[in-house]
Amino acid sequence: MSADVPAAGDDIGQSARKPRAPRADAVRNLDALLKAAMAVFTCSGVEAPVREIADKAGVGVGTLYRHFPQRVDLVVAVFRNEIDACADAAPVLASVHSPGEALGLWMQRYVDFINTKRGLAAALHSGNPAFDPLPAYFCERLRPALQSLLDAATAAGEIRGDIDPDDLLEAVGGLSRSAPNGDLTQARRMVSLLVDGLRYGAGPKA
Amino acid sequence: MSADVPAAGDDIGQSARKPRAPRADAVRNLDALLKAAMAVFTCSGVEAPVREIADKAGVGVGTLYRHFPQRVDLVVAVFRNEIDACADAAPVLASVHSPGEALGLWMQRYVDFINTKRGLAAALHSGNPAFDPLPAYFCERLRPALQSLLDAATAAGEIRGDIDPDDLLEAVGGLSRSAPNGDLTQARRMVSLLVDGLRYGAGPKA
DNA sequence: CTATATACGGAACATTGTTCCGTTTTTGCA
DNA sequence: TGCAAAAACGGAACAATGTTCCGTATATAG
Repeated sequence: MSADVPAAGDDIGQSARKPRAPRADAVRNLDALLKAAMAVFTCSGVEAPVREIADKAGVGVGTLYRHFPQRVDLVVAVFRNEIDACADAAPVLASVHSPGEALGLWMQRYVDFINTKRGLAAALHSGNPAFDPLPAYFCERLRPALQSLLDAATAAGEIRGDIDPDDLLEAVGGLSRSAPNGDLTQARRMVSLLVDGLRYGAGPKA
Repeated sequence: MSADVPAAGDDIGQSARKPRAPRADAVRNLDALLKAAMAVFTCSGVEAPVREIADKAGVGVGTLYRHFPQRVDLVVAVFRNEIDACADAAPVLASVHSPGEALGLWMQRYVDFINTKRGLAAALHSGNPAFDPLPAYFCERLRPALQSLLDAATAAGEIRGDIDPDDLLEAVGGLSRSAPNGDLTQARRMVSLLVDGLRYGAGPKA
């Protein structure tokens, strides 16, 4: 309790109470693990053995467990990562497309996301409390992303303004899950239809 | 291919090509295993180790695997067993209660069933194809059971006649799942309400 | 009562998740 | 640059499972 930090006020700069910066190899390996896990989960499902992931990342299992004390931690990290990627796609699309196009494109991106996560969704309902915060994070990130696209499209008069982002996310989720096998094309068509529907009755500031 | 059965036409009686009746101890153990598995699954969840079940049944794991070549086979067997029990309750209730009462009582019985199977339902969506036939069996057994109760109540003029049994099963499932923890009382009240709703507009042969 | 098919039991094996610790690498400092 | 300490690494070893195997025990037919 007394020999916590050598002296007061000798921060590295980023944040308080950090005696040292993270090591370079640790950062490298963490990244490799996340990439490998993403690939393996996509290919072999979330039930894939940890050793397979460690091998693919080129590290030992000890290293994997140093970064992710439990197997589920890795699953959660990957899922958060992909939620982030999907959410971050929104501003990028908005910057290079018209508001209406950006909305449509992002919705298709979201279809991909949902479809890839078929297996993960099952894991979520496995009763493991480690997964509990994920749905909240899902909403927290994706809702604002979609909201901003909706706002922009509404402001541009391209869609109606009474759309609830949660409704849309839910609806697309339902549509994508309906596609029985990996046949995304149907889901894509339905979502296209849905987006077209948003344009019905469009006008400046309903 | 040629030395399949000693002679032709020497059936035991039950079915063809059965050179012998099942042994008594095998029947006993099968029963004990099902009972033990039901208890253990209810108490410790469907993830419970097979050894625990074998111990509780008083048999070795070898015996367990003789009757259920895979772990999932045991889970499926237990589930089918409980579906049967729930379906079979319908005619029993119908024989000792008025049609309307029997319907209400059976619905409550169904709430119990759904609630007990909370963990099993999660297992169903685990992607294991061994579970695939279960939902079909679920409908195949429960729909006619409920249909017969509905028919009787309709014929007696106690409820309206335009009720789809699948809708009801689905609705009760949803209501029961809504109950967050093991608090059945809320689900029970909602289902009671639902059954009362069936009585609205009741009359002889809508 | 005996022979035989059948079933039993549990040790042994395979596949995981997880821990442990000796070794290696990076980093801060002189 | 060279060095010592801290941090991270690797993978063998452990634990908890599902599954297989086979010698032994038992029920049944005749």
